[in-house]
Amino acid sequence: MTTYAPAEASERTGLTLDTLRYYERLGLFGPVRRTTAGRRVYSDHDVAWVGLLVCLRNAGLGISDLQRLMGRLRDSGSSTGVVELLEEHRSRLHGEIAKMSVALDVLDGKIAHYREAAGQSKK
Amino acid sequence: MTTYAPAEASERTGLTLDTLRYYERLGLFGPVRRTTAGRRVYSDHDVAWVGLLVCLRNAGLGISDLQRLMGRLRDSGSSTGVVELLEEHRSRLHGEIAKMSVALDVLDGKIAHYREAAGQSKK
DNA sequence: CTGCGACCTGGAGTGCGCTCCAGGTCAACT
DNA sequence: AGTTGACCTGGAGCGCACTCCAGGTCGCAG
Repeated sequence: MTTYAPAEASERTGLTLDTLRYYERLGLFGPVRRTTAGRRVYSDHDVAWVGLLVCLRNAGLGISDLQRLMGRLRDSGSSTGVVELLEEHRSRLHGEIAKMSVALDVLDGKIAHYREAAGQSKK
Repeated sequence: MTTYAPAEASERTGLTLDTLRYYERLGLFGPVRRTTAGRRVYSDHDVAWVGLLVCLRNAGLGISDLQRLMGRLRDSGSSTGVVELLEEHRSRLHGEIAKMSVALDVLDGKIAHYREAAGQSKK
């Protein structure tokens, strides 16, 4: 099993060392193995997991959402609640996209409007 | 020209009184007319304008983006820069949506994964 | 043995976008 | 005249998600 020093884990996940530690502190992943000297040794499992975290954050989930999710996954093999949680966020995500699309349309309208206005000298 | 008391403007825009005042302070719209006693009287032009602001915020534009936009619109009839600004954000918005779609796909994958896992007792 | 750089910790600081508050004014109702 | 209640101001406070920092430890190269 491949392992990574902090710097490399940072590079692979795209998160800073600080953020990596921050996420670990919050229990979003880990606990991460340590050397006898106390230095972190990330497994590729850790790195993959963080990849998922990043993805979910991109999807607009907040830290507390992720914590809840981790809670579900940790205690019990109750993967059951997890599916609902994810699906809930899936639909939320759809809503977000819809909202953005509306904004996009309005934006298009405004662009057309101002482009037209630019043709004439004044309003 | 219809006018609105603060409470009604709040209702129509969906923003709180505080947020309305906040946006005004930042110069995102206005200046709003006042009664002799100093109370705000919003015009329907104000309200419509705030509607656009809300929409742009939904689209993910930050306060500073909006300020820059207002700057362009205020000084000069240079509606020119405005179009570019909006188009830039339009493409940014597309990017966001794309990113979210990716997250959505990953989410779907995970849901499938956990749903399957729920079928068996353990990993 | 001395540097040096990567890493450690706990905690303070940052930027954003509001949100709340105290203390005051004003208009209308009873 | 008194009592609401909507509104005013300037400024403090908040929640989120980091981000930075001081002060210290470790391991290796020279």
